[in-house]
Amino acid sequence: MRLSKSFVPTLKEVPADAVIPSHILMVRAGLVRMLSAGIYSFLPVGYKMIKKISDIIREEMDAIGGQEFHLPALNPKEIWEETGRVEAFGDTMFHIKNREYVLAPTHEEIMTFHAKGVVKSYKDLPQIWYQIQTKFRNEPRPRSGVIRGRQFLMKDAYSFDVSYEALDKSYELHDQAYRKIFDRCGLKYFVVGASSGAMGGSKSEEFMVKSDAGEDTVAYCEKCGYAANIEVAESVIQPIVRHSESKQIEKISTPNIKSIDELCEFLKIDHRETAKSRIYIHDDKPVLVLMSGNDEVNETKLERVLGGNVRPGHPEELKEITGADAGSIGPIGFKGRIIADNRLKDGNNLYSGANENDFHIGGIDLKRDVPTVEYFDLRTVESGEGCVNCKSPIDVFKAIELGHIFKLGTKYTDALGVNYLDENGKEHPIVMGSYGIGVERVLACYLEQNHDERGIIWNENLTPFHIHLIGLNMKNDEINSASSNLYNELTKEGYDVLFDDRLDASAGFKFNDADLMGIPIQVVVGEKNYKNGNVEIKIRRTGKKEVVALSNLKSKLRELLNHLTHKH
RNA sequence: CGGGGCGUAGCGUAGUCCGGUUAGCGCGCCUGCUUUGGGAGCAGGAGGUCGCAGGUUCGAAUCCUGCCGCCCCGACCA
Repeated sequence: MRLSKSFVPTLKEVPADAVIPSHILMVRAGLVRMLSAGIYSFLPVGYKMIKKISDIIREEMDAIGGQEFHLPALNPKEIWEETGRVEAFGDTMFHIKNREYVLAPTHEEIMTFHAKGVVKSYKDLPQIWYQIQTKFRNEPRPRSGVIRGRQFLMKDAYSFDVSYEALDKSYELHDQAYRKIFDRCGLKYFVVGASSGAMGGSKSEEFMVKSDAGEDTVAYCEKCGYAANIEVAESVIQPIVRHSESKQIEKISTPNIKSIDELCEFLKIDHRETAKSRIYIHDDKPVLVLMSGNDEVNETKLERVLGGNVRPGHPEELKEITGADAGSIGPIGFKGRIIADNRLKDGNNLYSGANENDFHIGGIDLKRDVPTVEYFDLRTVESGEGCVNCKSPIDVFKAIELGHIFKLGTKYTDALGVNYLDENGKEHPIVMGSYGIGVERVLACYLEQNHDERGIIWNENLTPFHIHLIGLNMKNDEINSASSNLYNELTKEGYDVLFDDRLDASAGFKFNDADLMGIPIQVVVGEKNYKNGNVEIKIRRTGKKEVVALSNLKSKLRELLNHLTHKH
């Protein structure tokens, strides 16, 4: 491709709207342009990337027996009403104004619809159906470039099986296929076991990439691979010690002391000697939650423990409930249910609020003074704590969800009445699995992991071109014809070459654009080297430059690009 | 939806607090000449409903009101 005739609008400066590296690079390297919040146009080079990633996904899906569909984005609302998902999606689903259609946010219903009455016999099963298409979701807040958009490309696959045992096999196939896909894309990822929530499935796994731009927080153990969403993650921590002798309760004046840190500073005590109180409202009744020091309440765990509706108490209602404002609340004298984190179990000589502003109470013995207290795992794990599997320090960080596989069961086949007949002529609902990959997220995650201060660094599998050929001074006839000839020859060899043949662009301009675009190998034809029969090769990832005789160029390129031109 | 920030030429921005020439600068773009190994130089030029709509004022990019758009944090995210 000749750059002089191509639409690759690179930018020297960082666009004002972009914040995270992948977003900045996509815009700067001319891959995408925003049309509206969460809605992006892919420009020719960017679209080429999408096709590369899609092809990798396609190959691995086909390898496990997947069959590709092309499905409508415009769906009759009726079919979504049958599964109750118009209501479930709520405002997240786009509705068409002048006809009873919706824009598909995913495709379980449509795939299931097509299975109905056609896949009728156990002999027809299993099936794996997939598609790589645009989905629409009315996200309240699109963000981070293409990572959360209102319109996005998703590969979604659905498996149809005779039983849960058979589903296990389809699930396993996808698990393996996903690992191959992400490996081939060169991503550093990890797998988190997750609950599949309202999808009604049993087992599910998320494929995640560590990133500050992520929307999930996970705990991960580098050593043994333990990974869990922060909402459910557990860790090994030191419980507080129970002293052999319990002190007496004493009320202490603590003017203007609100936080645990201030309290520790004021009384010259350790965090672990304090019990922090949080008030939650559970089904209209206040519950006091005690945590050790600055440990954070994990509200997901709390909800699981309590059941029903749980919300934090509003600051205004605290005084009425406890007699004090936040910062001075404690278990002594609290009328209502008191629960505490396991870490505090049977603690004594503890300091907590006095339920009177500007006072705390010391010498609290939970066994003696708070006999009704119940203990649960209520805390949010933190970096550095012990892995529950191997005791190594775990890491807590944000991550982007790239893909999700889960065992769906019969939710949709039940709702839509999609059954098959077994060997005995008996009817059963087909058992489904559902498997998604965010295609743009693969691209974004790759960029998050593979860039430097100069720009993108493509790997061999994803790069939009094999070689970036740069003719330095195209107004020099000799360079012009030499680089043009080289372009034709390399193209004939089967290489996909991006040829910077721009007449006016200066050398530095071309070098910087090349580094920004990140094609793995740059071949530079300039006067200095060419008059000695040489060109220069630069490896983008390492920055290493080498002068090569023109006569050796092809063999050198073969050597460098051997593994990526296996198709030729 | 709550909180914060921003909106001035294709891109990045100054000016806004404290109203007052023809709205400035850098990059990019067009023409010509020179230049070509790390975002060239000189000369000339084009390009603006200052997000939109009202209002205050002799006068509004600037002050007031409403709306729209974009970004960030939070809520939400089968």
